[in-house]
Amino acid sequence: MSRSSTDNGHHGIPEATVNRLPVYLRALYALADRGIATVSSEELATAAGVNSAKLRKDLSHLGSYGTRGVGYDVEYLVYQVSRELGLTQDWPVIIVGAGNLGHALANYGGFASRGFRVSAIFDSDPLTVGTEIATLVVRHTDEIEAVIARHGVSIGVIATPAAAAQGVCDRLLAAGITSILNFAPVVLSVPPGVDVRKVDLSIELQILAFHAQRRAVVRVALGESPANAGAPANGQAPANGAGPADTGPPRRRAKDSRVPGETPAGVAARAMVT
Amino acid sequence: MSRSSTDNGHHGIPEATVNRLPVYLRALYALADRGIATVSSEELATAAGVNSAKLRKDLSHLGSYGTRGVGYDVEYLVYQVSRELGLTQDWPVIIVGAGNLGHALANYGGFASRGFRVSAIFDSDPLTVGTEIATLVVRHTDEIEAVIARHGVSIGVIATPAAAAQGVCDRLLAAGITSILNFAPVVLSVPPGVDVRKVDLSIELQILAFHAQRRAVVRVALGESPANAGAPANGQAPANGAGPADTGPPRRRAKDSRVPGETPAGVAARAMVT
DNA sequence: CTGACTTTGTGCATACGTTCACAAGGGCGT
DNA sequence: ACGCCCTTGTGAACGTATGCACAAAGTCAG
Repeated sequence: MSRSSTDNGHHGIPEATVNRLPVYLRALYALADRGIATVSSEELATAAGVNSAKLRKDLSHLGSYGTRGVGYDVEYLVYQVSRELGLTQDWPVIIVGAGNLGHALANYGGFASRGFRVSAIFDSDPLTVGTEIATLVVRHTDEIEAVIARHGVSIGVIATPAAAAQGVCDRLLAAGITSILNFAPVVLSVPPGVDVRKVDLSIELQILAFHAQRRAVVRVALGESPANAGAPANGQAPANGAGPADTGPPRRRAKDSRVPGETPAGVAARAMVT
Repeated sequence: MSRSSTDNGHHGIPEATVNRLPVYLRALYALADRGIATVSSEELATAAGVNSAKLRKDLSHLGSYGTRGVGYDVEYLVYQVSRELGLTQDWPVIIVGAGNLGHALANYGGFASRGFRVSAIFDSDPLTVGTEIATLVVRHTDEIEAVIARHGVSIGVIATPAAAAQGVCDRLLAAGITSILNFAPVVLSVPPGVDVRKVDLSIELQILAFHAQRRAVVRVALGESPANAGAPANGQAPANGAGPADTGPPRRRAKDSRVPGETPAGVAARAMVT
């Protein structure tokens, strides 16, 4: 989702696999905590919420760990996955923005654990600077460069308002950071070779809304009761009747072209396709 | 990433496209705010951080909006994308867990805007229940079912500790919720037809760490100075010399099989492939 | 009205990801 | 030592996503 150039596509280990390794790792830790020493691909896959063939193929990219007829040694696999992810070393991280979100992030436990440590948290508001969050004193953003240099930080977390994000990003880059986790609702523009991942609440909600709406339309098309569970409902009933099937665009400039699935019938028909 | 069965793959509009629509929508709002009435696929693509061909193909799935030789009418496209995403209706949302994260979420502005409204926030801690967060009074989790039924909520946000998440999830499902946004670091198990999306800070960091490590290895392999920018650094220098290249697994059960890329030379070689 | 110019919408080729299904390989009982 | 049974690791088939490159379709000047 956030591949940025320079890092050409084939690292030897596919991007989709990398995205799942942390999930496997977490599942493995959970197994280890329960004292389980060996696990089959089937069990681990279930714990991680994926298909077992996929899990095996993913793990096969790391090497041939695992014993046929038996499964994988949990502890050994934890080590191998950790190593592949680069978690056998410490990654100092800084958080920029000490608002509600920055606060939550700094306090987040699973954060500090396994491999990551918050070196510092910054804010530009003089009233916030100096306050304490989870054993850390909030510093002024002017100190960002110094802290990055001193601690050798290479991962920065942006938890500022949208308007400040790009500016902060530029400063982080100038200070040598090449990995950014962005919580601000903006598309950061960065040079090639910089890795940006974004976490965006409202985008996730919108995607959920799309699927929820889709389900609702399907249900209506099938003639089920639109009453309770999962219906668009916003208090009582869908506002102006047909909900998402209404046409009325605010206005249109050009000679209006073909508009597929615009009528109620069209929507129902599309929905029927399943 | 979080496709759950029931919803077969082909909704008519590809999943990858759906995941990008919210980004386009945000870019469109930004353009509209700047008073721009018309935009070309090239400009919009740049603003959204994607390739223009991809953008055009994505939009073509919604219909033939856009005028050849001119571009897209911003306001009209906002409407169409919003409608497709189901944002022309209101989506009441509940947040479970009023800790640091729940707090941050409830206060998040971009949340309440465009289409979503936080109906209620819950917590199980008697000390937290009754406190006020952004005009909302924190309710006890016992009231979850009643609130869902009364407000017709179909989207739930889980911001509890990991241990509580599955339990909360089950209650939400029982109360009729079919869309869940999960911030807890666990894989929720849900029946088919339920849509779960997860937001996981530590997973994102681990993915960043992987790429950062990869870049570092490449740099070392190319004989560049491992000094400053982006190096694994954790204070001074990589701990035990070669950093990620060290072999030493804690132990191994079976007769150890082929272990590719395990030696420093192996790592360098793999890195050289680029 | 015509013709030059711009930008959309899409067919096609390619790359990537997923899933099936099975041979290869190892443990374990006898 | 042998053979059965279990689970891994992977070849091959399929499906999805991406990006190029261009024809179709519109605008606008003259």
